[in-house]
Amino acid sequence: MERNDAEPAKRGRGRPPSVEVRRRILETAAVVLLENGVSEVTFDKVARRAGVSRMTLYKWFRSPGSLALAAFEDTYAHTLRPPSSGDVWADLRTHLREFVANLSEPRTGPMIAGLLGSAQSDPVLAEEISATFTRPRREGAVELLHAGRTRGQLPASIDVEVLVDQLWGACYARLLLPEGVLDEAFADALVANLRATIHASAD
Amino acid sequence: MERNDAEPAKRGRGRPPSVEVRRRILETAAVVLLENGVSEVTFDKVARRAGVSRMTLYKWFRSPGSLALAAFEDTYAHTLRPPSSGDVWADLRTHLREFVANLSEPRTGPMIAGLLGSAQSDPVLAEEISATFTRPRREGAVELLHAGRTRGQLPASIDVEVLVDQLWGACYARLLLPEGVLDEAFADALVANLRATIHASAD
DNA sequence: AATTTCATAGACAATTTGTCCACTAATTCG
DNA sequence: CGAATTAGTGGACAAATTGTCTATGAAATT
Repeated sequence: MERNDAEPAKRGRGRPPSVEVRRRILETAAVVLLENGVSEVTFDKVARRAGVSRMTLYKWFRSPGSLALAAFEDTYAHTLRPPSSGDVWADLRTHLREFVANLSEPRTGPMIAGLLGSAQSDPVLAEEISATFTRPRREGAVELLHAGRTRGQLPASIDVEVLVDQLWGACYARLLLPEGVLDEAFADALVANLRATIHASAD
Repeated sequence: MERNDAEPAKRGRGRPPSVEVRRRILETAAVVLLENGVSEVTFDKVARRAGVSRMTLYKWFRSPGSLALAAFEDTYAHTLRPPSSGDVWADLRTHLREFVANLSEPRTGPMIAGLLGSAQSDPVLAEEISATFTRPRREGAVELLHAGRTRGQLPASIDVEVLVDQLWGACYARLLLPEGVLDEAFADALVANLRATIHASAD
């Protein structure tokens, strides 16, 4: 998203970027994002409402989608909890519930859907979203399932990378497609289906 | 998508819509869709390239996305095969492979992804896509799984509506998110994971 | 022949994008 | 201190797209 990132202090010579300006930009973008959705987050509108020169936005953000993602991260992003615990089923329930709660929140859900939607016609935005949102979550999920398989709580022959899509990916599908609802019951049903198949022959 | 639909012959009084004009519009839109993606399918561009008045497009199509969907349907849409057969596993393999092949085709895959992307900021387009693409496929999938459960090939306690998202929805997730690849191996792995869990306790 | 609907051609304002330039402001280096 | 450097402003411009509006002609039905 933003062009510079790592060094907040080690700036060369010139005038340092104004934190104040940056804050106003991100705050305004976040408000527009919340009120009107991703498609309304334009350089023009944000610049006018933030009382900032449009050129500054062009300098720091690659595209309106990129700005929207930065504002989302800055204002609405949640921190990730570690996979932890020793029971896959408890972990799955906890993490899927939390994930679904995040995706189905009236504020953040449509934002994420909109961002992923814009990413379909913007490969760079897709990579940015992957780096800051989807990939970290996927890695946690893989870790969780892998640990469970190692503990023998999941069949050894299971493909963990695919199973992630069958759980978390299914949630994304419900978020992005108009079919079916995305709620806590769905999260529980995902886990229940997995358990149902595993215990089917044992019952 | 288009405003009228059902009655091709029973037109009231005035001059009938020109099939020729309609054909040129859809053909041109399909070409633009193929060459440049959904975001390039604009009323202006299609009208100019088709040699047709822009007003005509505004009359027949609600939005550029809607036009793109109509062109997609008209030119690239596949017909659905019935669920049939007596073996869930064979059916799953066949249908998921066919579905994945469709979604991962270099032409149709990005088109569908782009259309679903546009739908994130256009609820009416979302409903149109649902009616002509996602819902019919989902209904076939539910039917397939329901039949398998009735035959006792799937645990009775399984939630079929949720399992659809764990199979077909997982494919949509791989299509729409930048993580993971969507290929025939993935389709097979989805089925394999399901079988692995079912037979886990029996082995 | 009158009515109705389709199609065209042109015009217009409003947004947004992307780029350019000149100017001012703040900070560091020599 | 002064020069170089980077940040931010304000204005301007062309280009594309949308949405709407007019006027005009073309093709069908009653």
